Amino acid sequence: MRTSWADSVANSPSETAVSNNNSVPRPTQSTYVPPHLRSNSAADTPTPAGPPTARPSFSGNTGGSRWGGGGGARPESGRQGQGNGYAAAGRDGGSSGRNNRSGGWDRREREVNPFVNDDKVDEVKQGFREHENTVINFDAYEDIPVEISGENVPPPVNTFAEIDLGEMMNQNIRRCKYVKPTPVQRYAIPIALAGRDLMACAQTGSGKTAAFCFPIITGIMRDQYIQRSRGGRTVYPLGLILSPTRELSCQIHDEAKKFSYQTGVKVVVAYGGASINQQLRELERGVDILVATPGRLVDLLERARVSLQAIRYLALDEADRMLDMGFEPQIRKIVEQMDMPNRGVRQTMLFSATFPREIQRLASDFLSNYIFLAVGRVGSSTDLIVQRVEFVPESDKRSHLMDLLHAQRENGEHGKQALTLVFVETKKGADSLEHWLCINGFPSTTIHGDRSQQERELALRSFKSGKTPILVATDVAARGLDIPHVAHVVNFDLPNDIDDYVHRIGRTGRAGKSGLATAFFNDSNLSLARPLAELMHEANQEVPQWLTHYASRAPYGGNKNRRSGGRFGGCDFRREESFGKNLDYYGGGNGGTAFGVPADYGGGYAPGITSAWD
DNA sequence: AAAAAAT
Repeated sequence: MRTSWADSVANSPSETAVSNNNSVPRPTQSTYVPPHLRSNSAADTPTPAGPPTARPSFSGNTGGSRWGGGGGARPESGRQGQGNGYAAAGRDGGSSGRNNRSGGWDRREREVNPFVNDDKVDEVKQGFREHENTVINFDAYEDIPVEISGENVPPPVNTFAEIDLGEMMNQNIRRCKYVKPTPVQRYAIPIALAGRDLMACAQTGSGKTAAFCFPIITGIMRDQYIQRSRGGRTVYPLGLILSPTRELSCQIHDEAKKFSYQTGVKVVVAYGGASINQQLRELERGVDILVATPGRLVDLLERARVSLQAIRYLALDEADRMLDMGFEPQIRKIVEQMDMPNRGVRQTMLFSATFPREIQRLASDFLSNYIFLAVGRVGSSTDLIVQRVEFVPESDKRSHLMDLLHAQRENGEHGKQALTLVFVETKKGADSLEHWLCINGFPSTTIHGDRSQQERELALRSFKSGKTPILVATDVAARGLDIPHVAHVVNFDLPNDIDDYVHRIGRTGRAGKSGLATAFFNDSNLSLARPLAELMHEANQEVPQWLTHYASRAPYGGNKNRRSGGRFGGCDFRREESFGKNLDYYGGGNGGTAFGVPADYGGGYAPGITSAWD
């Protein structure tokens, strides 16, 4: 094995030594000011509200307003329409409109420094032995395979400096301690900044959130200011980010707050299970980017408290989940049947680690002349996660888990065990396993959809902090959640779909650390035998002989379509279809697609510096 | 069949 930045990161004692000079709270302006006017002293003199250069159609059903040129290319002329009275647009009736940074501080609007808690996080980190689950991971990015298809693909960048994200964004990138863009960021950010639609497959934990947030925030800052409607209490966000779970929406919101700190771009989150009134109040204070789960958003749309007329940027995280059977109708309603601008008018970006072909076909309804990007990551389902499969009959699962946990506890220092995430199939199963673990001396908690949102968030905090180092979860926790220090993922019950397995094990092995994934396999998982054996084989994992045996006898199954699990989360179905039927799910043949373009990633992280993982 | 997502 070679060595890489991941080692220097994990082994560095200086991680907390990075200076954090943003502890001074800075007040922000009292009334809502369009982003491009903020941090711009020239905006001091409000000019009378001029006619907006473009307006949404208030008939509400054309949905095709062309904002500032439309098509896809975003206008660069960001300074027009300065001070045209946005602040008077209906909110904060009490305070007079002050469209600039120098006037009108108001405590209520003070922007909380989103970085202050990072110090605490670092303290927690010290509690975990950083090196414990780190194995050598050499030059992890030297040979990242990349597939790109589409017309006129913008070239990738090697540094954040090459892309002009603006000084405020650059500061935030430094505050996040990112030095270099991750592979998916290197490719996706230029594509997004060029205004192109994008379907991006990138491994779990590869920095997808920043990949779509940076261009949206930058775009909103530089876009021509367009006056939004004053229709009652309705708000008109410019960017919309949808995700399949409440916790993931929260996480994206937290990240986006950091990226947008002091840029003037306001990010608000809305999701179910929490007070809608509080969310409404947040929205009324102004929103540029709305992060939401589908159910709550539909509610807000039906109450006419949110309108999508002004949306220019739409991002779907975990896009394949968002378009599967459970979610598709809601997503279609939001994207196609409300007042969102049409594809081609807005810019649409879909991100996921997995992209089944069927879902790609559905997704193409939402996209216009899009670029398909698949960036493999050394890690996740490949090198960084050690995958084990054990044959465990249903009745032995609990005692088998207990054996694993005891062994793990003995290996730990000071009785402190690394975090273990246990996936089960059902909500009831989660509760009962958690209870059983607790009474057997393993402090555990559980997260699933039958728990209140308060309980869910408490469980997550308690797990992250190490207070209950075991979390029993349903698939609600399978996707996207970034929980540092998860050393072990146990598939107590295996999922029926190999893509779900990929997402679940992706909860470990994050940010360059290694991880262990153990699966309990038995006769009820036969349909998964074949895709699982193949996935493990492709990831250079040891495949037990009995599994190979099952795989050779089992029919195809465990996946909505056989190629989705492919090497790097999938190929562009547009290319695949041009090859005709291509059924070599196995054998790593790649169906003749253009994998293997070296990403030419320089590595070279300084000790104590992390990259822009998501 | 289950999970998630609005009240």
